[in-house]
Amino acid sequence: MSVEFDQIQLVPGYRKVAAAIAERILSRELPEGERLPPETELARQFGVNRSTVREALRELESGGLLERRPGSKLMTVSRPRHRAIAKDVSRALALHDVTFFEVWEALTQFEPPFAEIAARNRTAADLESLAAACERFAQENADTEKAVHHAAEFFRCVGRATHNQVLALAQEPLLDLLEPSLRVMIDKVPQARSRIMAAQRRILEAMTRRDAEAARGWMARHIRDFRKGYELADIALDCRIA
Amino acid sequence: MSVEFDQIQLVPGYRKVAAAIAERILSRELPEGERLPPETELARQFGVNRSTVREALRELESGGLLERRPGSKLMTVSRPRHRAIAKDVSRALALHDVTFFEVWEALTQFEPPFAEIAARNRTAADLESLAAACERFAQENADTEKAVHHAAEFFRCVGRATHNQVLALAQEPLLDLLEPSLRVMIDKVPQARSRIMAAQRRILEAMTRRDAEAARGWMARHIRDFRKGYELADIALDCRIA
DNA sequence: GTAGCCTGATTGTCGGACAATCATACGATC
DNA sequence: GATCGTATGATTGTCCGACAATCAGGCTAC
Repeated sequence: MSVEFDQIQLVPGYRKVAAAIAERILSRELPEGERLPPETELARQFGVNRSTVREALRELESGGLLERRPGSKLMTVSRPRHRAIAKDVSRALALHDVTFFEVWEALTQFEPPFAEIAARNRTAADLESLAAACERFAQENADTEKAVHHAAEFFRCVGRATHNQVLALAQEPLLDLLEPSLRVMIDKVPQARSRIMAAQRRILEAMTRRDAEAARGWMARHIRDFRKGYELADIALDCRIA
Repeated sequence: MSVEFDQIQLVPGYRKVAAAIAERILSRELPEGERLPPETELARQFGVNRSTVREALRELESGGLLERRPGSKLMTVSRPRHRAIAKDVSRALALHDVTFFEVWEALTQFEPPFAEIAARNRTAADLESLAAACERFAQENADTEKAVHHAAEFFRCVGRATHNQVLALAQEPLLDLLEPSLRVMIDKVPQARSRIMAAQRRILEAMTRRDAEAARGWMARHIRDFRKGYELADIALDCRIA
């Protein structure tokens, strides 16, 4: 018979401190906006050195649970910003050698339903920001950098218009990856800009009429266009992004 | 005329050091598995104190870019693990007061297409792990905790079977939120367990036959069942999860 | 070949230190 | 009265030096 022991794991102090503070935040004992005590005070309470507290704070800070309000010294509890979280996700995907195809396939699956839901749930304000994004792409698309950014921004507006945080957040990393994907393609396909513009207008129009079916359909074509773009630009879909 | 100045921002040293190391990793100059120099050496190279380096390392560590191989002191470059990233995302969503409805709606949009793609791309190995997950749920569903975990695990297998990292990673945070959602419902609905079991079997069977259409359809019913569960358990869909 | 021991390297933690910045209150000036 | 300048204390960012615990590798004895 074999005697087995569980692996004993020594958790360093800075991690325990971070976990203790994180738990208080997650349980909402420390509400958003609450100011954290100064480092010396935290060190006293936890019975550790200030250096240890500081290492813990860096961990929480990079996780978005703490932030420093501009022009303030004390840390305040914060809800992780969607953009910051999305950056981590897209960074992780990039390091995992995600391919053009994977991103395109995900867009194919996500965006048409998003457009459908957005068409149903959009408010007047959403419509305005969509129209504004559409307009910006039409105006400033000469510069490659601005063009890809505005193209992604249009999707972001659609995501917000779904009024579903889960959907909006799930979309963000995709858009982070869409930008570099589009960057290498858009200038090689002369008609790309006008196709994007046309698609945005159609989608916007469908949203205005709250025509969910049409919004979905035009979005599906919009995404299919991207794939055609890669083929025209002669970019292999199975090579990794950036 | 108004003279305007750009906001001048003082970036603390630990953040600069973290950014410098992160850039090297992102550019793949430091490949995965590469061992980072010891802290004293890094301090010497950057011309800062070891404490400053340590704060930077904590930041990178919590972002998943660095990790310590078990039983080793030196940090090694690592690709952020999907699970770790997903934890951050679901934590963020929880803090943003995400509701049952939002999670359910996202599942409704994501899972049926995932099942369809998985049915097409699944390998024999995927099929095995799906069958195993199915079996585990059937065997160990008396304990609430195990039941919800195994239910989520089945979805995870479907996600992996798509062979698309973007889809698999996008699904993870959803499953983190599915668990607490299911936890409060499953014991209030007597038929929940048998319904889940039946759905899993149908989906598994469709995958075995590579019948994408059927896989999608059964998955759609599976998700619809969840909603019915909430209604039967008398849980308001617009209240936030845990 | 394995177990034990030694040595150097490295991390985790500590204590103390100081300049720069922020918050606040108090006067001085217009 | 409003604005400015200054003084004061609190807080962070950074540094230095220190030490125990742990890890890696080599050496020895059996």
